Amino acid sequence: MQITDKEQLQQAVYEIVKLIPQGRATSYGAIAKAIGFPNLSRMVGQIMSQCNSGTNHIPAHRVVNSSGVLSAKDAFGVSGEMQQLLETEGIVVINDRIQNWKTVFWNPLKEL
DNA sequence: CCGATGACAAGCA
DNA sequence: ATGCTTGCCATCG
Repeated sequence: MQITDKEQLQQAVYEIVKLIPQGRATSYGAIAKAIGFPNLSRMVGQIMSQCNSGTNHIPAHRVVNSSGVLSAKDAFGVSGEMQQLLETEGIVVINDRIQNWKTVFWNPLKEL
């Protein structure tokens, strides 16, 4: 299926994010690449921000930038909720940075 | 309409 | 390794 409308893109992103297994995390670029638009990594972030404010069950805390940094913690609540969620799932987070990122990283292309 | 900004990423110095 | 520049697209002033 080809994605031409932003709603389709949003849907595709949700699909991928919802498929992220617990205890793992992925990057915006990986998701964008998985849906066929590696250059839309930025849009993924935009979509995620909307997802937080709306009605959804998207584990956005499992989505970080390519460096494994919790650049989105700001959108979750000012109490480091995102980090807590990740640590609860077994992901080690120190100073807003995922440890063993290479190991924790979940590649949708490889898994799918 | 134009310019600046933003949950990003890759390339280069 | 750190920091700047470019690409990409949507939203805001």
